[in-house]
Amino acid sequence: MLKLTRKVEYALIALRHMQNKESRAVTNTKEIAEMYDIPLELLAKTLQLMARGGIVDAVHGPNGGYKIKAKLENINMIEFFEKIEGPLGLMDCYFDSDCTQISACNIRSPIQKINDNMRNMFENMSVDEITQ
Amino acid sequence: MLKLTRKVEYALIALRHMQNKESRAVTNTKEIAEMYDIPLELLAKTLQLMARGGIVDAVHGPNGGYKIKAKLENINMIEFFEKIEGPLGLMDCYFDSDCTQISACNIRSPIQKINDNMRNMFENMSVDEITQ
DNA sequence: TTTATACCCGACTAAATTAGTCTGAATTAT
DNA sequence: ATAATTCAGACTAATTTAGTCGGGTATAAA
Ligand code: FES
Ligand code: FES
Repeated sequence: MLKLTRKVEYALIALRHMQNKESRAVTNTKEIAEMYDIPLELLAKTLQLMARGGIVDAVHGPNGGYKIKAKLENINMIEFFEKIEGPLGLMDCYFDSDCTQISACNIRSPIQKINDNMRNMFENMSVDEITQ
Repeated sequence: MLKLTRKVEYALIALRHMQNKESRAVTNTKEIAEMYDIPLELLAKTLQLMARGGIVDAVHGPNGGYKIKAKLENINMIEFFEKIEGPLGLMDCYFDSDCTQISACNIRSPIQKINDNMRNMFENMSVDEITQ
């Protein structure tokens, strides 16, 4: 409960790794997978998600790889999490309206408040704070 | 990712329900299960966890049930979560030292910082804030 | 223009976690 | 005694997360 997924961890590791290189440099998946002992295919998927999300740029072909595209200080953690894992909420009822409990639930609004607090906390934190 | 479990939700629902009664009153599992449409056995287990954790008192026998024991304003959400679900952390490496990544991980300390932030947030929030 | 390298994508399987069930006991008011 | 209730733990089912596989596309360089 309340844990980050591996995909998120792998994404952060990859970003931090790339951030320590000069901005022109391109890093391929294999390099990161080996260095941090991450399953190659899974890391690949994670990098692809970041590419789709505009966080990194993909360079195809030999000597290809990825490089950081976005300004990491402008991406907050909620955006980041949601790009990788999809909608985020403490309870399903936050984004999925057909949670069974919903009709009888007596704690819905306090839970929403906590949820907002949590989102706020992560929104006020940039990816850069973690990777730099 | 970053979701509460049903057991936690059920526990909060039960507490809020009991809090709306006079302090002498005893509430049995069935009453709550029916009112909020919660699987009886699962709610039973949850209430047992709260009894073990000293949050509620159990009254055995016919007309038995539970009543709130602890001062809910003195129990913070981390204590509460951990009584019901066990140790809590954003990543396993927070409480379980043999996470494989740990040796190579380049984001360990920033992740710990976020984890502390999250714990702080929940520690500064009492159960009472949700159930009252 | 061929080849090898690297990204792309979705379907698939495996593992772990969470949710829920069942069975049988212990406690106690009536 | 009996019935109502909590207690305990093993069990199964469902869901989510983690990881794998196969077959593509793009492109640099020989
Ligand atoms: S239904 Fe969303 S908190 Fe209960
Ligand atoms: S090993 Fe704990 S954050 Fe990477």
